[in-house]
Amino acid sequence: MMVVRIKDGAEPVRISKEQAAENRERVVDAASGLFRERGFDGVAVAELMRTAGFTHGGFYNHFPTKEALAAEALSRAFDEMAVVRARAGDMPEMLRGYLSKTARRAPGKTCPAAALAGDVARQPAPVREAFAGGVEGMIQTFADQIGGPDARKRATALLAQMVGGLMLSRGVPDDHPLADEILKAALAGCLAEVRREAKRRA
Amino acid sequence: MMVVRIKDGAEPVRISKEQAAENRERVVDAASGLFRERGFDGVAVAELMRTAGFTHGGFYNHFPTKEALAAEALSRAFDEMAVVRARAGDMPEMLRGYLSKTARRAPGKTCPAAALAGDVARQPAPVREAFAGGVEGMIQTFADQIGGPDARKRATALLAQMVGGLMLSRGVPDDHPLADEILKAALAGCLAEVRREAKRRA
DNA sequence: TGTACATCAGTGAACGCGCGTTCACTGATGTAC
DNA sequence: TGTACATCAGTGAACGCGCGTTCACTGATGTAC
Repeated sequence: MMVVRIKDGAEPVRISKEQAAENRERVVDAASGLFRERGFDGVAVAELMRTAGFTHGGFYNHFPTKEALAAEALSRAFDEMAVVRARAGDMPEMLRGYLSKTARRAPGKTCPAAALAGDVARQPAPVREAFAGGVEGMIQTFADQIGGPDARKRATALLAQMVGGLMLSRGVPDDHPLADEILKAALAGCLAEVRREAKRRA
Repeated sequence: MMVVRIKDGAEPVRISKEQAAENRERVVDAASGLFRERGFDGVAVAELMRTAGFTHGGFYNHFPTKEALAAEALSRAFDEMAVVRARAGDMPEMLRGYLSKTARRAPGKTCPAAALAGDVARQPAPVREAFAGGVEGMIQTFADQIGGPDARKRATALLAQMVGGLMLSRGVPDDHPLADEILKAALAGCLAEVRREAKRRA
């Protein structure tokens, strides 16, 4: 990520095609984080563009509508998660990170399924399709890790418990006892499931 | 629920104190369903009042802000669920209803935790406290049904899997294979957990 | 290789719309005497 | 029990604001010759 357009003067600047493509990426990246933090309707187009380093008017040179960006930013967020998952170690380690206080406090940098599942259900088709694609990817990754018969079914049930645990914990006030209690209980449930499967394999 | 103010004329009507209190309940009830269907920001005050049978101006005779109604409507929604849960039979039957296609299609009439967890995380304190109260109630009810040591922890993990399963299924497009697959996998996971516990007790 | 010009990414003002909230008003309720 | 009047739930117009989107404009890019 190379920032080129540092300018505080007023005159408009002009930029090459590659620069324009890179600028577009900056907008999608900004949206990927901001949408997870505040929801699709919680971030204005002007703020997205400002965060990426631009003024709002240029938005429609890159995207036909805000909704189109929402779909693309959601896919981008799932892609970022895939990278993180690839770097993670085994399943228990991944689960401990997913259902952690740190993750609870950082929706903009963690799982888009947990951050946006509620919003997505009320969004138009393109956004929901992007969501389905991301969820499918997560299920496949987990199923590969789990292995054995029913791997896909178990992976899906596991994902439900992860997402539900994180979302419930985030809904409760930050200082409420339930905030931690839910994370711990969901983590215990997920770890037990993973452990049962490992035992079955041995 | 008795509708009294049927009128299509234009003259203002006047009403007793009991009538006013009953009208207030009508607004909370309407909000309880509409917020679950479309989210807090997806329903305008004017629409809430229209659904309850009034014009928007009177709203502030009953509630200081829209946010105050949100908190109250959320509590009301959890109360309605408690009634439904009390009518339900054993845990497996409850789970089959919770993670059903019917429930998936009726967010306005089913679990507020699943319908609003995403929204609530971005709402101010009063709404989140109402959410915590409702979730606490669900956990206690399930823990009573489950029984044994760790009942509360198991109930919490179970709730996470229920809520996550329903929310993920709702995020995916209606006709996508994942919509059903997620419901089935989450249900299987929940039923297995409940079955394990029953076996342990025997 | 050099020149002329169409393109198009980015700017910032402006548009129309829907929203939460306010307000002057109405007239039956319900209380003070 | 009857009368006078303050209260207050509901009405509908109006407010100010923020939003998504549009538009005329700028000037370097990059292409046609």
